[in-house]
Amino acid sequence: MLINELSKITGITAHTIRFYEKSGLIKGKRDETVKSNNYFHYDNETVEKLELIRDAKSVGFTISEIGELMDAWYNNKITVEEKVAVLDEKLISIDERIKQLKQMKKMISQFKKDVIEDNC
Amino acid sequence: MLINELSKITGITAHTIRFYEKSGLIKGKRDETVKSNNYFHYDNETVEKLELIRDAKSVGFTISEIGELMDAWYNNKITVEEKVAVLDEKLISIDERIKQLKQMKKMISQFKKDVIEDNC
DNA sequence: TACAACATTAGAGTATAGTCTATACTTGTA
DNA sequence: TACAAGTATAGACTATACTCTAATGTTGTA
Repeated sequence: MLINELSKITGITAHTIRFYEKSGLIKGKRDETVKSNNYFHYDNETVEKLELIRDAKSVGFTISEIGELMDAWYNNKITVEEKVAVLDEKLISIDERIKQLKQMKKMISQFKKDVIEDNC
Repeated sequence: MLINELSKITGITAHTIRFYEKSGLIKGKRDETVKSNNYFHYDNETVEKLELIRDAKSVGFTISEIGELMDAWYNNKITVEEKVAVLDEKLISIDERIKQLKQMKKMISQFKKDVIEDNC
């Protein structure tokens, strides 16, 4: 599929898709048999990747972290050990974030209680 | 205390403290009795606020979200109801983030399992 | 009193992550 | 075949959150 269809399927603008392409997160293929244009072609794996990018972004991963994650996910040039190392690192950072969020939740809940009690 | 001491206590640079001051997150007081300089004075509440800023930033709150939170926390011009509304909103967004992080964790864990199984 | 250390403001610079514009070429449909 | 819609690239622009520089003035200690 071409960029417009990819954009429609994922809900991510063509501009942003091109930005991800430049950032190395996704990779379209050019059809060598067609000489008249230079269009990029994308497959269903790219759709999957864009969905992964969206999910990873929503939990606060940066583009470069997402790049590492996608390398572990899709790049077969790195070893199983290397993949597992990256995945473990991400799992640890997720646990850390959950811990911090729970702490912040506790703090805000306590403060909410204080606000209500002190003022009624 | 002056900005340098505040910086040493919190570990946040004077530059960044001034940036937070400009952003409206903290507010130093000028000593009206001193005419020779224009120095800002900070109290222990500011130390507390800077620690709150650091915690809130680490869980992904933006400066403007932190501003709202600090208003609920320290500003006595808004009503209890308004404070509770802001706090509830933040609690909901924290729950949402925790949920997303857990989903991502599940995904990565599953993928880790697949990587190990497929390659051994 | 010299001078290092500290303070202020304005504004420039950086990094991240887009977002948009301009230019130019290609494709598909009335 | 005209022309609207799609595609590519380069580069400008935006927002957020700092980070740093320059210019200038103040304070405290040897």
